[in-house]
Amino acid sequence: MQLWSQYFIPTLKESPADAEIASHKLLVRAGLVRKLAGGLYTYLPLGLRVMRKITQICREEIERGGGIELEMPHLHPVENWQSGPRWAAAREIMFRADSAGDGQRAPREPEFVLGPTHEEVITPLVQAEITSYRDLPKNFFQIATKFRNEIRPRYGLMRAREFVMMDAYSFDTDDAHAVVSYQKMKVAYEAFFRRVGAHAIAVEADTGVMGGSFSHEFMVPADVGDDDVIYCEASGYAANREKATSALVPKDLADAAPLGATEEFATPGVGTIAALEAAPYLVPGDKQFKTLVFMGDGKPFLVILRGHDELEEAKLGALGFTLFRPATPEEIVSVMGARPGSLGAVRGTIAQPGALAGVFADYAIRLIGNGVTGANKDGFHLRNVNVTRDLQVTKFGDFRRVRAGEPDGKSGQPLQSRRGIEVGHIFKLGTKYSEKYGAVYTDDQKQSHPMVMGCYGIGIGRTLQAIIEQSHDADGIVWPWAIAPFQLLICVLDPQLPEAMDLANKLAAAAESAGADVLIDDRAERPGVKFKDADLIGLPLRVTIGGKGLKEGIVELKARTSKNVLKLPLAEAEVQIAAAVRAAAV
RNA sequence: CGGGGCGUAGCUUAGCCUGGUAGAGCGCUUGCUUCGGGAGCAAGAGGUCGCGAGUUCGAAUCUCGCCGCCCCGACCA
Repeated sequence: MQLWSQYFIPTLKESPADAEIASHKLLVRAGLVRKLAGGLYTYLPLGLRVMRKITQICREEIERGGGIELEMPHLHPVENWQSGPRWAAAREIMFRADSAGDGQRAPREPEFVLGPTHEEVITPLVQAEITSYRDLPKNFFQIATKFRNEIRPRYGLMRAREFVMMDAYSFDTDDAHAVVSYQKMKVAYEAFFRRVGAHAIAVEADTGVMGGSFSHEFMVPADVGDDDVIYCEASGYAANREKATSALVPKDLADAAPLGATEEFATPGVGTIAALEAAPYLVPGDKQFKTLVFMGDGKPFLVILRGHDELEEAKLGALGFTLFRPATPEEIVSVMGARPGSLGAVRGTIAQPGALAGVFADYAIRLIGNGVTGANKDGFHLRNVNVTRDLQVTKFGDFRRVRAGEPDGKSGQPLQSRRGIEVGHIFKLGTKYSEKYGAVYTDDQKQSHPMVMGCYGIGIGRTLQAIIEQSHDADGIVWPWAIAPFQLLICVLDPQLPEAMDLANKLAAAAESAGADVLIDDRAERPGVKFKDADLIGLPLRVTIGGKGLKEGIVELKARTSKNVLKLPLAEAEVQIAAAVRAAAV
């Protein structure tokens, strides 16, 4: 039981200027967090209570799914990362932790980084400690602070530089067992999100820098989310847009015939898809080949798409480059012989075809017959270009971004899209890390094999904020019971009356023994202030004790989600409140 | 990192264009009245106008540099 007057809940009438979205405003206004700097927040007492409750539920569910809790250092020797498989890709988001020096001499060389995640620590640990199939499977997890130098922290806890994450790492003897571990975590995640009151859905996801073989993201649908979820209600398909596919393009379609003779034509000053669509050329965008030049690990490669299709850069990850980026105009001219706007992949027109690491074409270009593409000569294009006959394609793949409205692969129904907040991610990693760090075990035939890994993350703070985002109204937060900082607010309108406070204490004791955390608002504030604050901090149940009610012999009970006020006779108040607590707690 | 915007009291902000005594609301302190949905009146405290240079008799205001923050893009739990 806490007395508001003795506690610390600094509520605000107005939202801070830097808060943009509802959940961020409410986090600050309800006195849950305060900002130290961009992406760095202090959890105030109320916020900390919520974090602890979410953390505890997370711990229980991950343990139920086979997880074993441990805790690793936040400071990592940089060598752990340098010897790992993704140092080049990950270093950009990592904070270095070098000595601040004495202000006189140059600081010592940096030796540590602040951990953005822990594959680079757990895998060497397991490598050293586990050598036998008898000790597998194992799934280690921790709930700890992570550090990432986000390119752009924003929206309060949603994308912070320092944040609390549950991270788990599974180690199995083979692929089939790794899938079992993965499924157990998926079940644990579903239980966790259900218990904390977050309506999260599992969607297929891109593996990104993690480099796993498959993965799911857990998304809370919200307009302020950073991700697009593509889904089909009829088939149940759901995927992050980065990964989503549609049935737009049959994968075995041959060239659309009949083939015309390829010819060059002058297009002075025309350098865009739109310009070729306009008069006098009148070439529809879906009859054009769009040729993009990228640099992958230092070598140029081409990506060909239909004119109207957009490249989904995440899908280029499948090509196996460690690092890739769009080529600069200078690089493009030296490889292709022309500037962007006149590029194409027709055999014999590329200036330095031998320099290319590959030409990767989206399946959808097979829908084009007698199309148009750049001639690799500034101001010229080619018409009657056909895929198989004319283009120098190394490999076809799915590289285009799916749009809502395209047919779903299973049901054929139009795909829909929705914004979502990514609150959790599970990856089946494979042996990428175990091979690199030598995490191998010996099987019952005395054979040595790399362990098959999975890794799993839940953003605790992000989950907290996502719940506020999907559970609030015009007056404030509406906490789900399981994670509310307190579950019952006893609002004492006349705390100067000893009988009012005596009653409050009695009711608090009854509610606590029924399983509620109780906050008593004993502040010498006006009723209006107390009610506004009560709605703002959003505890699920509120009991109001007023001088007026005491004369009538009643107290009032109200749920945050309802407008109805229940008048309880004093004689029944303890029993009824305890019953309400038990009813809400299930 | 690219593009845009903003830094004035604990919070929200006016003033800046057109240089001349730094203002308001909320919050805070004291008193009186009030007291079931962010009270009224009165009196008060609280500001290196982000930092540093420059222009000027004089800079919150104009110029330059730096720092911080916010929004849009790439990244992510």
